[in-house]
Amino acid sequence: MVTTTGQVGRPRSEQARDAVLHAVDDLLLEVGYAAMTMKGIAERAGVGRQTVYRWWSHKAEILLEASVADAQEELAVPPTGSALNDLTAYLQALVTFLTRSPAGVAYRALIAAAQHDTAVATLIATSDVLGASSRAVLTRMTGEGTHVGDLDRASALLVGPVFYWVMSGRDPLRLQAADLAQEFLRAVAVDQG
Amino acid sequence: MVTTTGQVGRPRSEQARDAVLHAVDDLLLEVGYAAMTMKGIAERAGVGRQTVYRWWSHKAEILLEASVADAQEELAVPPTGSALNDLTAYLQALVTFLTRSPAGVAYRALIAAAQHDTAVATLIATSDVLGASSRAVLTRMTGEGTHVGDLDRASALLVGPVFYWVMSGRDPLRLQAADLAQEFLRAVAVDQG
Amino acid sequence: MVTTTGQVGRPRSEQARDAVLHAVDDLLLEVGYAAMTMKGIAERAGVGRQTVYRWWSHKAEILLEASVADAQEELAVPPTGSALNDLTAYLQALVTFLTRSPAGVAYRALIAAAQHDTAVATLIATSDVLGASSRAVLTRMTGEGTHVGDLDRASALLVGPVFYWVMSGRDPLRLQAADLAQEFLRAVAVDQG
Amino acid sequence: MVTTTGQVGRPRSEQARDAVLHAVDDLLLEVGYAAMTMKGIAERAGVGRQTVYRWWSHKAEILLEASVADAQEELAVPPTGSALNDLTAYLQALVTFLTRSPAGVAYRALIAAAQHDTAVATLIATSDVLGASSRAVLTRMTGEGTHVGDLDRASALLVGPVFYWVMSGRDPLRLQAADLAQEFLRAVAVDQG
DNA sequence: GGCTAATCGAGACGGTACGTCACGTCTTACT
DNA sequence: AGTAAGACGTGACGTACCGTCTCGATTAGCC
Repeated sequence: MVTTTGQVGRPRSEQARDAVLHAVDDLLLEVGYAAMTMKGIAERAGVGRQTVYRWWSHKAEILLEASVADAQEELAVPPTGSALNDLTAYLQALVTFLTRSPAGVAYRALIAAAQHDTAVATLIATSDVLGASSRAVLTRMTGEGTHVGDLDRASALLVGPVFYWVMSGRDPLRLQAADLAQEFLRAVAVDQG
Repeated sequence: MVTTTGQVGRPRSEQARDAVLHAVDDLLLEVGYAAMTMKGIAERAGVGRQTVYRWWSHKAEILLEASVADAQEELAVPPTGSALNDLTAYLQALVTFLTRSPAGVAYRALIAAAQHDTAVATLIATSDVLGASSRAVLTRMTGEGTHVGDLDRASALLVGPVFYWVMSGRDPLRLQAADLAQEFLRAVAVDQG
Repeated sequence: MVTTTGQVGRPRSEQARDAVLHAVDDLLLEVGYAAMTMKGIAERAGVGRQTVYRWWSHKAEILLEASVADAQEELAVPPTGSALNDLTAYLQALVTFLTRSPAGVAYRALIAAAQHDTAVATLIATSDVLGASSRAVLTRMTGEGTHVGDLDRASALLVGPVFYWVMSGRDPLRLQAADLAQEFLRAVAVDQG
Repeated sequence: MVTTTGQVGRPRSEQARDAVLHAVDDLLLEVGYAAMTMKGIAERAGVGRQTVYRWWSHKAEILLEASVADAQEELAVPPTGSALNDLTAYLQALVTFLTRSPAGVAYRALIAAAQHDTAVATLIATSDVLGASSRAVLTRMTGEGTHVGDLDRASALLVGPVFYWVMSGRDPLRLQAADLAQEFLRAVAVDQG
């Protein structure tokens, strides 16, 4: 019997893929999202332009592939046993992610691009790192007895203030994670028995 | 006596200015922010390219000048006498502004551009429509006896959830302005005597 | 054994090259040298602007490439066996070339451009059609027994009067090739034994 | 009684006229003819642009007005009593004029512009400095007994070689004025009794 | 070991926007 | 009416990147 893999011709080069993802990571920090071009990515990666276009259609797509894993890791906070402490830790991680992390810079760039590009909007909806990470914390709280009502709305209530604060360019130092966590708990407190 | 007006040379054409601002308004809705070019604006306005560059350095700058007035008007809510009603009305206006209004589309485009353009970030900091309008509501509440603590943090707490919800492409229909207003009041309740 | 062709990337399009050269030929006659622009050439040729700049740096360079072959052909006169007849034929061809031929119009434009553009001056020095063609006639004369001394000075003596006459806008009809040829022979007669 | 000159309104400013002519002189040497612009001339002269356009239509026209006087002076050679010496002196002056003099640079620029601008061609025909100066020398020779036949053709025979030599960018040092003068006399010798 | 086929790099292709410059005209206030 | 100043609409400049295309070279599975 013949083992047919259906794969004919030269296989995709993993080396080229990695080179492109690393090039995007580097370029985002060096020149920023707007100045990052498909041409520049290909040249930086030492890769043909066609090769980039063959596997990704937008620079947003490459950026997403290059940063989601990092983002998820950075936004995962270990359980402390206390809802307030969990929330505070999460909000602190969120602030750090959005303002300091390369993956956070990528995330903000993608959110920005999504405002005038439906394709990007669809793309980031499929890997909603802020929503997923916040829901993870809230779900754990629920499991431990602290209920928050509708998960999506609670997620927005938790993430929104920080998100807005950072996106509108305010100084992140004035954000007080512990206070925000407490206010959040007060806001959703009535939703539970 | 010498009457020196200080006005030398041909004065700026108000007609050209208006034409550019209207062209930007139109183009934003027709082709979107990304596809809107300085060249396109000039041609649409029937104006020389240099004339555009003479008075504005970015398309963001034009867009801001073309939309702030509208934005401010749309986000001003009349006092109802009740804090809860005021907040609810404001949040409803905010949702409508961000999701339906042309000025809101412009605002989202500007926030997006600000993520990778320091010049735009500086620009929108000088005419912070969401911050100003929300602070107006909160200040009025304070005058009527409902205190909210630090105005900027309260503003972020109020605006943030809606802002995040809309910017990350979620369905605005699921947002419930009245519930959000109540949760907000509960969150900040302790800050006051 | 490795067969390295040294050819990397897509090869230059001969079609584009021809289109540009023809466009320049056409435009020179239609709008003249001064009104001929790089943009116009590209559009007329149905070619990208970058493609023109990739292979030529000035319109003069294109014009030269487009006209030298024609110029050389038009200024080559068949031997008649008589020095006087050869010179007369050459001078007649020269007048026709400078006043009637498209290649002559190109040549005059290039000489003009060379007056305020060192790059063009260097360029036309490398393909000096008037000098080369006149020296060809004079060399042939020398081979047939009529010596003219220094070839370059004799060339200037032969070509100069016609060149000056035409370039300063005088009526070419008053130029009498046969008389000029005779005067030339008289002028250089002593230089030989 | 009122002295009516027919002149109404502010008279033309001689100061502005001089400033423009000097600016053109300076700019020609500093940046060359091609890079010399009407805008640049006006700014250098400290004069309004409209003022320049009011009195001259081309930069060639200004250049002509600014340099003809100098050109005529530089090409006028004093009589020596000998035809050969007169011709030699004239040819030497001509070489110096065309290769070293600012007025000569202006003249070459104008001849160049005339090749693709009929207006300039007409203009320089009205003040033909090379023709006039050479005819002056030849006329004086005729008066002293050395006939040269048709004045215009003799002028071209005399001026042409030098003109061609310089315009085609050859090294002027190899031109030998005395030899050229002798060859010229030999060429035209038969035209006279 | 040759064949087929998809990928790789390189780089030219036709487009189009960039931001700047000069054009020649105009509209001010001043002389 | 002439002047300096300077904004106006127009359009070319040379550059950059777009996404596509055509090369030769490479690398796999299949016969």
